[in-house]
Amino acid sequence: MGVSKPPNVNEPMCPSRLVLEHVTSRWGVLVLAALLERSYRFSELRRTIGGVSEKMLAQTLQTLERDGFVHRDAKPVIPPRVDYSLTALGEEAARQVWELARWTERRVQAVEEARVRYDTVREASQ
Amino acid sequence: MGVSKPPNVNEPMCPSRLVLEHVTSRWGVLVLAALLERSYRFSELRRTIGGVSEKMLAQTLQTLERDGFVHRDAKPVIPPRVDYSLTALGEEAARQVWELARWTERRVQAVEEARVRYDTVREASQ
DNA sequence: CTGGATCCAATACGATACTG
DNA sequence: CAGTATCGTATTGGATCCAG
Repeated sequence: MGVSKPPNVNEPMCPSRLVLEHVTSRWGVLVLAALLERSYRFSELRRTIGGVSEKMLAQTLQTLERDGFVHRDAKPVIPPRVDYSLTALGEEAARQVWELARWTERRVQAVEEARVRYDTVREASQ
Repeated sequence: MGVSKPPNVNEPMCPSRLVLEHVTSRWGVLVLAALLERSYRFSELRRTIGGVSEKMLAQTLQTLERDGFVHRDAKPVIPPRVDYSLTALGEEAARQVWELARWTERRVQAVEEARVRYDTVREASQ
């Protein structure tokens, strides 16, 4: 197999595992993928992603901002306007998760077929 | 930017979002990355990953097996011996998450520096 | 050894109401 | 508009015990 050593994320709570969990988190993936296309305002991003609550979006954005993936640009105007965009680091991460998201879309049918096989086999034997 | 359209995982509960959540789940990522290196037995995998409970490992493996990513080979011997390995589909997924894991490791220091900056700025202003 | 079953704690999440 | 605060629920995850 053409791979070298597996990453040593395999220690209980090493820092990189934490980072990995942030970028692969339920909403983290979707935020990064969306921001790869362009920058978004808060509500705009919320509508684009769909199904995310204000609370979780805010929380996700804060985590990603703290990790240095997302840049938050709050303009001092009324009504408030805040733009979110990717940093250089964030763009690297986003490209990875975006590839993963694309791959998932391409293969989702194969997965569904696998599930049918799995379920029918199990169902038959009980 | 060199990207086309973002994946339409951006609908509340589309099937591909589900699949994405499985492969990016906390333990899913680590299981796939580990199995990319070679096949593992249950306890062996548990030790290798570290910090995962029996319950969660079993659950993760079942999900990945149902999705067609993992092949489960239960040998009818006593004591029981079960080997887990990747299917072709699983290997594709594993390569993606493995790249992500590697990237995370390479960049973990940049993230930690970003966090320090974020925290010191916030701390100074309150 | 491989897991299923059960119980319990932590926390992820969503809905709503509220503020600058 | 862009969040924060609070609450209640749902899900996740771990520990333990048990069976084949």
